[in-house]
Amino acid sequence: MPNNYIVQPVYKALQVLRCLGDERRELALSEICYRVEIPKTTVFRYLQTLCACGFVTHDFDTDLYRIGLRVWELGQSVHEPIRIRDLALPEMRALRDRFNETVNLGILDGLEVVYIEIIESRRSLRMQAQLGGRDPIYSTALGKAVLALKSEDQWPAHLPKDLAPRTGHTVMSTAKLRQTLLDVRERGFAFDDEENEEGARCIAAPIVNHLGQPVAAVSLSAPASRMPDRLLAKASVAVKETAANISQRLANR
Amino acid sequence: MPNNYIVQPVYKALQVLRCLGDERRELALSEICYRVEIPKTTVFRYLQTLCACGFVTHDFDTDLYRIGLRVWELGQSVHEPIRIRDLALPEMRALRDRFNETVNLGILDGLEVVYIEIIESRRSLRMQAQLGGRDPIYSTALGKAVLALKSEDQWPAHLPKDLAPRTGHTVMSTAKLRQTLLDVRERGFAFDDEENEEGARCIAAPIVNHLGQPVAAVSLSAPASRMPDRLLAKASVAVKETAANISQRLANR
DNA sequence: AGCTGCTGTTTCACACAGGGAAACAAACGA
DNA sequence: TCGTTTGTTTCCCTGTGTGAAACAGCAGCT
Repeated sequence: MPNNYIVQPVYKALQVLRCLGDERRELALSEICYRVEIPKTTVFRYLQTLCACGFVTHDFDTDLYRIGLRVWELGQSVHEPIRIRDLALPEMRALRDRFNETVNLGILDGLEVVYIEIIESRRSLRMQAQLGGRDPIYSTALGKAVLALKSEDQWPAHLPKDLAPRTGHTVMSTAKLRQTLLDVRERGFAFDDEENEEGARCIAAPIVNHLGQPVAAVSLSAPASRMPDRLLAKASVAVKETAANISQRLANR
Repeated sequence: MPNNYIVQPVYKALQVLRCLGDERRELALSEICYRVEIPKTTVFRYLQTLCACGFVTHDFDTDLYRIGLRVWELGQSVHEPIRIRDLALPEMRALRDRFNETVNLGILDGLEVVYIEIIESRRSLRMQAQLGGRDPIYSTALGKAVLALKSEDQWPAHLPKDLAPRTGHTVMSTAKLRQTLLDVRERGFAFDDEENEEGARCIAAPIVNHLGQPVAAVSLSAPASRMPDRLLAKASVAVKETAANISQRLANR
């Protein structure tokens, strides 16, 4: 979708903002310039404007910039994550405690799945995604679990033209992916066999609202060595139960 | 600080974004135009740009716009709220359960205090601020508790030129406020006697980091009728304890 | 001190892109 | 069916965003 209604200053200023978010630390003007590749005069003006709106904070002593509280505040008004999170948390903890593996909660956004809650395994070797982080839908169990329950004509909108390989195991054929998604529907859970990250296996089940529409998914992800085939049956049942419980809670309101 | 480096398009686009956040629902193009008072052509372009960056989502069926996930995602990279919140939660719950009154966690941002966590009373008549909401520093217990522990030369930076009355009880004199803040330092807690909201009393104590610098505050807020003078002593000790416990946890890492 | 890199800030003139009126299209409701 | 309201597109003009360059302030060197 080549959009010719893009307002350059706005677009670039948002890039600056995003840059400040990606780096999880304060940045100097020149560092930002380097990253976004925009002349310092321009970046300077953007930062002044962003500061004026509270989207960025400027530390006068150190002359460093960082994301402002107003962004967090605005983020609180994004409905989806908040509501589901609260309901899902206890169920997710229970699942983590049962297997002592990392449990993720994710929702779809465009072509990607966003991690909106993560309950980490207590082991030292563990899967560890970043809260608010993103991964492709087609290479993750979370993504496939949600997508599978969407109507088939919506699938293309959530998939890129070309499926890029994340690992040697990533499914690259659209036809095969289609079949996988149909299988997910039947079995009620999705599987990621080192397709997104080498050495990581992941099982996910969809969470549905009271209309049966998929709104999110929970997943259990572990190093492949700790998730051998013989464990899959047991784990998939547990993940499905967790998802069903959350769906249940979601419906009761 | 009259800033002449404001980039108009950026500034206005952020207003549009903020407008979408303030209303906690999806908005149509024309509604946004009405609110921000910018011609529809312009708002249209801003929305297109915001969408292109994922800051806004456009529902093609209903033609409504709402805040995008990316904002929430960016908000997650604002450090302050996140870390303190997790540590404070259990302590806050305990305090709520003891008095069955609303417990707030807030930090300073410019001239205002921002609510970063709220544990609500279970009573039907209760104080209920909005997560991410804001109130003046000088009229709230939360604000005064944090400000008091900052060095005195920083106080003016957090106070407006003119103290506007929020209620009939709001402290209007800078001199009196100064004395109040000095008192807060001695007693270790701040009090809001219907100064921010008619009929609401509030007790707050500061949370400090390992260097003793104030980073946030917890407060217990209740209808004045349920917080008579004779309860103050007991409540203030409890709030101070809660704050101390959170400070303790904060130091242990 | 003086010099030399580095920051962030300010100035200035120019092109070009953002702005908004108006025209258009599409979806309603009467 | 026609009016009304919505979102989209076109178009021309002007005002403003832009970035080079000049400036200033600082730190680390020799």
